[in-house]
Formats: sequence, structure tokens, C-alpha cells
Amino acid sequence: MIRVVVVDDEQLVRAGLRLILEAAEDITVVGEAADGSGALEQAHRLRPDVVLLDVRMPGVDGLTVAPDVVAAGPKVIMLTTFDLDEYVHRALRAGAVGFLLKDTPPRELATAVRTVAAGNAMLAPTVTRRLISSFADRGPARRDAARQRLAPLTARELEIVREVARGHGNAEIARRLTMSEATVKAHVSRALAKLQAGNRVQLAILVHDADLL
Amino acid sequence: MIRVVVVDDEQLVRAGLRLILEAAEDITVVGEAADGSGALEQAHRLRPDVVLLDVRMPGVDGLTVAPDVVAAGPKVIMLTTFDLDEYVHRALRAGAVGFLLKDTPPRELATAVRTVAAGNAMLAPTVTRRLISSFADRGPARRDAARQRLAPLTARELEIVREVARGHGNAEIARRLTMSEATVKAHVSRALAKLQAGNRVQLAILVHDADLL
DNA sequence: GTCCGGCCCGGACGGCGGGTAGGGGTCTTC
DNA sequence: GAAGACCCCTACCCGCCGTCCGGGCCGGAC
Repeated sequence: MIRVVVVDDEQLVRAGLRLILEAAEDITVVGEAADGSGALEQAHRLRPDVVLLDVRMPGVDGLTVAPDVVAAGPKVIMLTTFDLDEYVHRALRAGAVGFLLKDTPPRELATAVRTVAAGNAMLAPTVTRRLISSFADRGPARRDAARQRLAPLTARELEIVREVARGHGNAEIARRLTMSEATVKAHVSRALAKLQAGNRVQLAILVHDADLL
Repeated sequence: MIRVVVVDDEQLVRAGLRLILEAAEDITVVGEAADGSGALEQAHRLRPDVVLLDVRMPGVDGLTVAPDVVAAGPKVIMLTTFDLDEYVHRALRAGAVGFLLKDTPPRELATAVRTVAAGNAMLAPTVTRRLISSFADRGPARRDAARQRLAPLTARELEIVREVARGHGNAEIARRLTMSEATVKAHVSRALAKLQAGNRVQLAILVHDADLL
């Protein structure tokens, strides 16, 4: 049996959600709250498996308490009317594993509760769409390209270039790797030639794009 | 009526998918293919709304043709047995808007087809979960922090620091912005002081983290 | 063995990068 | 309207960066 707490400032909405969820035989609503602080208290006291958390509420809103609720143990599904980018970002960073709009069909709501209870995630289709595009944009496209450009470097060279990308000077790198500063310069110079870069800054950019730190 | 093409190397799977989808009154399967090249041909000839594309197939596999199929117009849903990270990455980068596992319940499959046909996206719960965590990890956490650190800079200083982050030297920056090299140095120096950075490399890293180009 | 090639190391020189000081412009503040 | 603060620009000095050159080391080819 999946134990759920429902949080929304409107009693009518809470009642509706309760009806929908209780209709599923494997789900039971063990508590309700009307604002963020109530949600946190219930999460600690009742130890539910899932918390349905409304975004906009008077007092402490849902996005604000979301990190604390997550820390208390239960999986969190955010519930809102509008899928604003900022809402989604904050919710996901807070550790929410669900983000649904209030026009979600009842059946899907129960499915979402089961999904997150099982350790997986469920998002509204529009949210998923934008998450994908943001992933495809800043995704591993540049990363792989950068790694491929860094391929011709020797192990030692790469090691030094990584130090460069940390913003360290040649003298400092020499100390860290216990070698002469002249040697560091030579390695950097070789790397610059191999990568057809003019600056050590460009080396740093490459390493950064390649996600090496 | 949503027009769908089903692509899988096993005829039995194709038949099963067709049965499932045709059971929905608003969906019709207009074509089938057994490999990637067939999928591409059908996509061009039949102009379907959605293509269900298996990942592993003899000959041209699904991930390889996915970009071309997407370019041909239809929405692409990838279908696979295992949700390997590499599969998901390549599929999303290729422009797929769906990624489902073959153990998806029939009802969800029809839902997914409708969802992507409407311009949204649908992923298997396990895929969604990892997409979220990768988003939360490398998400706007550092980005916002970096922007906050860059806040004290004046407009001109930021402009110059961005040039620095592109790997340009002071002389080149001076040419681009039509000012003296000495001026560029002064601005860089101010920026270094304000941001408590020692190197121009560290400036570049900050700008890069802040996603400013 | 000997030659060859790649990698790691080091030294000496020219040029770029960064620090300091100061002048001119505009907008607030009293 | 004068003082002050802020931003933008410029000029000079020094240290760091990058290049060129060369030497020691290890592996494979013949």
C-alpha cells in the first residue's frame, strides 16, 4: 500500500485528489496539509511514501519547502496549473521526481504516484519536452567534440592542461606536479600546437567543455 | 486520425504493435519497416505523424537513421528493451521526442503516440528519472552562482571579459572593440580585482559557467 | 648493437599579460 | 554649482607566458 500526503491550500482540491487516489486500491491518503509548513510537519510525522505538493500556496509555498520535504524521506510530486520554466527548474533542483499539471487525467495521477513510489520519475508531457530540448542543446554534443579534440594529447600533457583549466599559473603547476616551470611551459606549448590553440585560455575552454576537472 | 509507421526487425513485434495501436480509434498504422533504410523510405513516402523506431536492428539500426527520420518530418519514438545511457543520449540528441521500453503497457503506448503527435514528449519513467538527475547535477546550479559572481562587473567590463573567455588576446580584443590595448588591460585588471581572480583563465571559466558567449 | 621515434624534461630569449597612477566625462547630492 | 562617485580611457614598468632549441630516457625495427 502506497501512503500519500496531499498538500494544497484549497480544501476542494484536496478532497478531489483524495477521492481520485483512494479509488486506487494500492494507494491510501494518510494526511493532508494546506501550506508548506504543514506539509513538512506531516512528512516528518507520518513518513509517507509520496507527497503531492502544490506550488502556489499562501504562507510557505511548495517550491520553498520541497527541499526539506525531500530531505525528510518521501518522494515529491509537484502539482501546478502553469508549467513555468522557473517552477520546473526549482522543483527538479529541489529533488522532486514528479511535476504534473492540474489538468492531468485522474488515471495518470495514480500512475504517477505508483511510478515515483517505485523509484522512477514522471513529468507532464510539456515539461518532458522542454527538458529534452534543454538536454539536447547543452547536452554531450560539445562534450564529445571537445574530448575528441583533446585526444592527441599525451597523458602528461592532458594532466598539465587540466591544471591550466583550473586557472593555475605555470609556477604553481610546477610545484604541484614537482617539476621545473620550464617543463610545464614546454608541455603547454606542445598542447597548444597539437590543438591549434593560441592561448592557454582556449585550452581551459576545451577542457571545460570536455567536462574534465 | 494519427498516422503511424512501425519499425522493428521482428515481424511478430510489428504485428503486436499494430494490434495495440489499431485498437485505438484515433490511431492508424499506415506502414511497417524492418530496418533503418526501410524506415527512412517509408517516412519520406508516407509522411506519417509518428514513427515507432526500434533501436537494435540488423543493417542500419534505429539510432543511426533517427536524425534523418526526424529531418523527414515525423515525430520519432524510440523503442528498446534496455534503457542504456548511450542509447538515450543519442536518441535525444537525434531529435527523438519519445523513448519507451518494450515492457510499456499497451495503454501507455497509445498515450505516448497521442502525446508526441500533439507536440509534446514522453519518456519511460526510468529514463525520465536519470534525465532529471543529470539536469539537477549539471543544471543551473553553477550557472546562477557564476552569474552572481559576475554581477559586480560593469557592462563594459563584462563585455571585455566575455571576449577574454573566447580566448582572444588583449591586442585582438582592442581591435574588435576599437580601443587601446592599455584600456583592455585596465578593464581586465579591474575585473580580476572585483572577482578576486588571479588569472584571466579563471575569468574565462566563470563566464563559461555562467553560459555567456 | 644501432638507429629511430616518441615522450618527458630543462634553459634562454621576445612578447603578452597584469599592476599602478592618473586624466576626462557624466550623474547624483547637498 | 561644486564636491563626490562612478565609469571609461590612456601610459609606463615588471613578471609571467609562450617559443625555440637541446638533452636524457625507453621502446621497437633491422
